[in-house]
Amino acid sequence: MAGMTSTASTASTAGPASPAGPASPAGISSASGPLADLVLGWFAVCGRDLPWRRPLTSPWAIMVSEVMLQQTPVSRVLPVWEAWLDRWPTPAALAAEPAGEAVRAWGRLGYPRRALRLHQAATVVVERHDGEIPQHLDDLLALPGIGTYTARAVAAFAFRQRHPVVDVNVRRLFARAVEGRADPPATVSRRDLVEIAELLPPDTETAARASAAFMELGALVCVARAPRCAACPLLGRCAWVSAGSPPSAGPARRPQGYAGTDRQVRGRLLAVLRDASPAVGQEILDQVWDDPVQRTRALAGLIDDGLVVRVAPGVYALPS
DNA sequence: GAATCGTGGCG
DNA sequence: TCGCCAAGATT
Repeated sequence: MAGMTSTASTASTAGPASPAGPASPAGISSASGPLADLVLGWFAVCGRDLPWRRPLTSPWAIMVSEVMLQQTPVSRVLPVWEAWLDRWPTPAALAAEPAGEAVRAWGRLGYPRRALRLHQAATVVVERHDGEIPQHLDDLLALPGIGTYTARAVAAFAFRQRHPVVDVNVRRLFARAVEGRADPPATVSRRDLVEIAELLPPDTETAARASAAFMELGALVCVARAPRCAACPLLGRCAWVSAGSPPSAGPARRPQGYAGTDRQVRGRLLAVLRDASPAVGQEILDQVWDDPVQRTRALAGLIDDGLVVRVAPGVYALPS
């Protein structure tokens, strides 16, 4: 049962029968078999050819992609990822440059603290792991900016280990297909993690690919807003569909908008600093926002985060 | 557990 | 037009 990975024709166990019974609450679908096979078969045909999924992609390149993809669409990551790795093909290459260069190269991906932490992570990798991305989950988790999702993603996708890789796509897919609920849980319970792990095939390489396949299905078909169930390989055994596709419990209230927030001011300030080198004067920064109180608070926040440094009275720059 | 932290595309 | 949404981490 190690090599059930062949791309085409996994329809053996697919059975059009679909006994229509998986609506039971604790429906822990058999064990580690059919569901993953169905998704793997779909993935082989419909999965995107993303560059970080290609063979021979380095663990560093995969880790960079995972960090960039946090809360950021693939289409926006692609060009930045290419340029980033062209410039810094290894952690040592990045660690050798000022952190500000990482922030600048980050461009408009958003959440620029990720760039700072990636630079910090590269430094740790050089100093404590001989320049190689560590393979153990605990070592990955210890890196700045690497949380539970990203650590497992790197372990699985770069080192082909068998770990449940649970992002929002997998949470949503699991909530619907297995639990019959429209919305993913806010957080992943220990038990959900175990159950998702049990869906993975035993073979580690196949398990790693299955994790990518789950995420892909959630990203392309089992999407949040208008799921394309007609194109889903799990249509015949989806608990949510079997239950009549009950609507979501309403949108989780949005904390706040973006316009007018400190976040927007920080974004504007940093945009000026990215495009200006090496430094800019106070009067330039003063033009990005009218309210001096909020502007000052935002700049102080950026400095506090280490994204900006004051190089002289009234003169600011990206960190070195 | 809730709040915070960017940005841009899309229905 | 505007709210929702996109491979989370940190505090």
